[in-house]
Amino acid sequence: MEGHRERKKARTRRALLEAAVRLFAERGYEQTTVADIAAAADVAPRTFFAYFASKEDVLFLQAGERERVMLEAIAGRRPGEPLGELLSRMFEAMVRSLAEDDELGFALSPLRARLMVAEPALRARGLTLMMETQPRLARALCEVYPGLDPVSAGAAVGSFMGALAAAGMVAQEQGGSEDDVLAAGRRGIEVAVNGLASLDRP
Amino acid sequence: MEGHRERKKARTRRALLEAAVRLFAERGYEQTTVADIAAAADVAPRTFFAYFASKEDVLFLQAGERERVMLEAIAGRRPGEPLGELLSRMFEAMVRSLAEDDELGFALSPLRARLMVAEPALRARGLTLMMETQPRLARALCEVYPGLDPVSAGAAVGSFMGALAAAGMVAQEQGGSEDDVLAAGRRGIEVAVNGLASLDRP
DNA sequence: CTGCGAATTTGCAACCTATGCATAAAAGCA
DNA sequence: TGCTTTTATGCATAGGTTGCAAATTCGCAG
Repeated sequence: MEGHRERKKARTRRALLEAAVRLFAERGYEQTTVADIAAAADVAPRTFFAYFASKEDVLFLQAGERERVMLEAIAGRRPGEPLGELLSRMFEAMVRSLAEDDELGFALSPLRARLMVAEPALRARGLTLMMETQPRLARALCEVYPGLDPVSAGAAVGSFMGALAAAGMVAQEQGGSEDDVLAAGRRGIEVAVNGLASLDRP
Repeated sequence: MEGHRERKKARTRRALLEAAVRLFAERGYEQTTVADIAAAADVAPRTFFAYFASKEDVLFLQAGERERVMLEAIAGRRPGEPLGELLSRMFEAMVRSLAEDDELGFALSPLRARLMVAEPALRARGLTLMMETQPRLARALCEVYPGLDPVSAGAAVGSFMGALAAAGMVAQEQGGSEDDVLAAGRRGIEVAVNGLASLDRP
């Protein structure tokens, strides 16, 4: 928070962010154009792209941070810690960080979750980000679990993320609260860790 | 294959398809515009959209058919068949159908696989299609496995698909052959069925 | 306070995908 | 040949995105 310049820049960024989030929440994602956002933030449309790489990016700001947290969790594997426990710890760390670094007073995560079930474009973006993180997580896993081959590591991460995302989506679609979605995510992890075979004998 | 009309329509469609696939393979997906494809097929750009809903759709023609095959496999659950076995059967049925109904002499699947690791837009499309299929597969699972709750069913499908996709991607990125990718997919299924916990004790 | 250099903002043009609408071209049929 | 139904095309438009250059603003030194 240095000079006037930085402050003004931060203010512009925040104005764009708030305008976008508000408009997305009010009219939906597709119904909001970049021009609308810029107008609401009182800047030229072109300026929007000086702050955000794309319209979608506004909703996925913390993606990098989340990946960092996950990689950190993996790197911090405790001696002899089973894979399932490590990944569960990773998930909880991610949830915690998600609650913290919400750049806005109003949380971005619930809105994103809501919009992701409604707007295909956003679902696609979220899935893409997830998919792009997976190889890096898998590589990190290979490092702390010597003897784990790359394909199995990839499968592990994919299974974990897939179960997590799918279970969360079901809960979200059933109109569950934020806590319901979280609980569903944990259940998804359980299924992935214990294996689908475990579902045959409840 | 009736009159002149149907034949000509089929020829136009095929011309567009072949042009698109050829150009995608030659220059890449992003570098090929719809106008290019239309020009190569010797029709007006506008005509492309009379045959395909979008540029991406050219590469995902069999998506509907694949889902049908998977739903069929689930519906054909044998008495007492464990979940893991059913899903493995489902996967094999899908692979078989994929090899059959390739609309072209040159297979679409390998190209799609190759492009999906290279072009984010296509990865997103593939993931979206997969994600949209999941709830229907989960619902089908619930029907043949009474006692399976929706969230667990969703988790099961997500875990399965996630592991499959991620493992396949790893193999694809490592420059594996089509068979390598297939083998990796099977390995992914194994991991999902037995659970991540099983990776701790090899 | 003045002016210079750097960062920021903006306008403009362009490209691409996609859609709606109206019209032209073609094919089937009487 | 003429009429009807498809099919193909052209035109206009919307919206996201980028490159480029001009204009504006800011920070700082003189």
